[in-house]
Amino acid sequence: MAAVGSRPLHYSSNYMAHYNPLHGQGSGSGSDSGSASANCSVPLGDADQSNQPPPFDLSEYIMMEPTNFIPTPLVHGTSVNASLVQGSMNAPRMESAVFQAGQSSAGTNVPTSSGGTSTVAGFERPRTERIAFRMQSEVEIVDDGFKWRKYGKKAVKNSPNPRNYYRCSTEGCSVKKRVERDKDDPSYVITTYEGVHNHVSPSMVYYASQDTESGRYYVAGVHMPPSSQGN
DNA sequence: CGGATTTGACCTGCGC
DNA sequence: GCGCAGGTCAAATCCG
Repeated sequence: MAAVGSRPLHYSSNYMAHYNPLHGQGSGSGSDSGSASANCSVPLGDADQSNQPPPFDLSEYIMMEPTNFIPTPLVHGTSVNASLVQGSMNAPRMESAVFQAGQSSAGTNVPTSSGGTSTVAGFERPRTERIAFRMQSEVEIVDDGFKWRKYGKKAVKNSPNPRNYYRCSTEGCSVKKRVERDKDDPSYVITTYEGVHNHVSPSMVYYASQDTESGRYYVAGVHMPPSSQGN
């Protein structure tokens, strides 16, 4: 498949990952998201890259601090898009890569709305921001604050583990994610997010701030709904 | 009963 | 041109 391929991947320039180190428990979607600590911002570029490269099949990747966060995939306007990992938030290790679909991912397959892929010569395909990260987790399904619907499962070549396909179940949101276990170390789960949520997480409210230099928005804070607070 | 999941079939692109 | 592989669809099934 294309997303986690062998060719060089394109990182979004000035990509700012601002994390909310929310912790969680359990694995079911829509479950309690736990407590929140706001204003935890960790630029990806500052992540420790001195660690040894993982068997993660991304030619480029970013080593992230072994704490409870995952990158904010992207933000459109004030609609902040942050993802939380739940169920494995105590993952001792997590790594990620940010790239954009249609830019030299292996296979160069850019999924279309009708299935399959499209390659249009002379036409710059719409860039779909993708974030792949790998984390150590016993469970494959982590609650990132969004609600996902599984729409496919596929055995992939060179891997004994099937790949699961999920789509954001929010109406009008076309974000997808793929989840598979690392073929080399099944204790790791590789998750690839593709696309941008056009809504905030249904489980919490984010506060957006804009980076003055890059112009990008990032998560400046998180407010948990009363029903989700206190844990 | 409604929504989510499962799973086989189908479609498309790529490499040989 | 053909086969392979990845990705998606959709009917069947499961579950709360």
